[in-house]
Amino acid sequence: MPELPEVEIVRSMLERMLAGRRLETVEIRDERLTRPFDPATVAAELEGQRVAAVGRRGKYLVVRLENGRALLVHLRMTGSFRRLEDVADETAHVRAVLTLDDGTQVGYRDVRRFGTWLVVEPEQLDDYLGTRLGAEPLERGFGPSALAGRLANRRAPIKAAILDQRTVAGLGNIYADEALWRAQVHPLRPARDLEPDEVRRLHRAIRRALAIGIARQGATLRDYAQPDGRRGSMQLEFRVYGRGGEPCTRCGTPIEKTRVGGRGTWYCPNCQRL
DNA sequence: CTTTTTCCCTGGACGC
DNA sequence: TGCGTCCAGGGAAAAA
Repeated sequence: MPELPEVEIVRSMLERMLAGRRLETVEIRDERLTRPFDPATVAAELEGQRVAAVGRRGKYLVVRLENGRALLVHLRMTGSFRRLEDVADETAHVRAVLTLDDGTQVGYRDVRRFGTWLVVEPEQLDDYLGTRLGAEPLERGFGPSALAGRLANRRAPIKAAILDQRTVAGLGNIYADEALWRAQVHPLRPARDLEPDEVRRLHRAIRRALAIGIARQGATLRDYAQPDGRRGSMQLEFRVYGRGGEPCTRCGTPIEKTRVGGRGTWYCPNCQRL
């Protein structure tokens, strides 16, 4: 399930494949991909355009075209890009295919079909992302006081609060659990009850967990892989996610599993007190 | 305004 | 072997 680190790895590889290239043909095979817009219209908007750069904002990929428009891709649960010649045996669930002017073909796969492709006008881009996303956690604008401000007066569990993309952009279920463990904050603590020192630890922990994820090329569980098919290794670094019953690496207490906001949630009952 | 719930979608795991 | 059930979960939308 791609979160900020996984999307960042995809971004860097997609940038290498697409930047400066012209999209010769764009074949959209699944009409759900561009909902609520017509796939043929979206394909026509992309075909013939040259890619200026590939950026990222939160978990969105921003494929910037030279004409100023941008293709916003959200991978949701199982979306992935693959250079087709690298993975000839993985052609199932290909929902779209880009053919570039250098002859390469880039496939977009998505088993569960939650992912979305949206073309936005230049003047729409900042508004679209700005209304949905808070600060970029690895940039300067995200400091401890910025996080504190977003948590003030919120009685929701801290885990639900940091999964809210307007609090901070890019955390998903895995990195939320990992960050809370690193900060030694219980996932069910009401957000507004965190002490200033806890907010500082959480701020640091969020950045640390995400940075390690990027350094490990993301986590590969079921579906995520890099565009060349290689797998990340962050799953080997998990402290709590998916480790129910295993000893905490800090204190040895068995990791427990619960549910927060409908999401599976792992934590150390000794290191993370309510 | 905030918070919670429902829905979308597929395949893998599991029980019988 | 096959069938039913549960689970994974990001975000939009509706409900509370």
